[in-house]
Amino acid sequence: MFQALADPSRRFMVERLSRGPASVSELAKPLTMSLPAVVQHLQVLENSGLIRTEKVGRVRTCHIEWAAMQTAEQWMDERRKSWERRLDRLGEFLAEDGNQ
Amino acid sequence: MFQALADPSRRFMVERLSRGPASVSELAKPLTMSLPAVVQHLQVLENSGLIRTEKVGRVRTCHIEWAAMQTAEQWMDERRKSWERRLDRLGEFLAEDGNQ
DNA sequence: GGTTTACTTAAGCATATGCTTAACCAACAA
DNA sequence: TTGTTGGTTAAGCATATGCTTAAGTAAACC
Repeated sequence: MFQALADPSRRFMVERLSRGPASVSELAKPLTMSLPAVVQHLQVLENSGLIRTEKVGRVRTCHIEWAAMQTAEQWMDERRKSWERRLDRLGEFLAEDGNQ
Repeated sequence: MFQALADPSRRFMVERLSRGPASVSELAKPLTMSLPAVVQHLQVLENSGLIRTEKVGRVRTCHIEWAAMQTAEQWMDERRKSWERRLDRLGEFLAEDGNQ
């Protein structure tokens, strides 16, 4: 998941998709790479669970899967919480008599 | 930055560091890899801005740099916001007369 | 039926990544 | 001063990643 977001082109696609669904070629248009390259990126994003795609006729439409995005946010949130707990304990310690 | 968080060992180190500072060998202990490998991971984390390290005597102490962590959180937050704006517009559209 | 359009599959390739081992150095400790 | 500890540097290597081109397939269009 972080792996999937590690690539700039893939983040660019996610940015585009966060403004609404898009087809493969729509996603490819602003990029300078070949279409197969775009599809490979989309596969990485799909395997990571960050997007979902659906083929109707001959066009494949992609949308963001927010559940996965939240997982990443959650991970960082937990790091922050455990950091804050630490600061709290430190504060309590410093507030105790004789620890100044 | 996402790149730096993409590796499980590096996330493990960040998890450890979110509970407080640690030396290189303290970080290495729970891992199965060699010490140079650990140092290489730390360099990636430091270059990404996610951690800061400081050498005193012969021990290097590492701590998390929260500003960088927030940058990643912010990015995801903005994606979510632009998604919510979209849903709002969609809601408004559906609420208009004749769009049902 | 023939052609364009929208992908898909497969193969190959250059560079990046995540390790390893083998030396090395510098701060303590005995 | 000799060893030990904590880390560093360098080189090499296997696999992963991010592309490419070339050749499909299959739905729409004329």
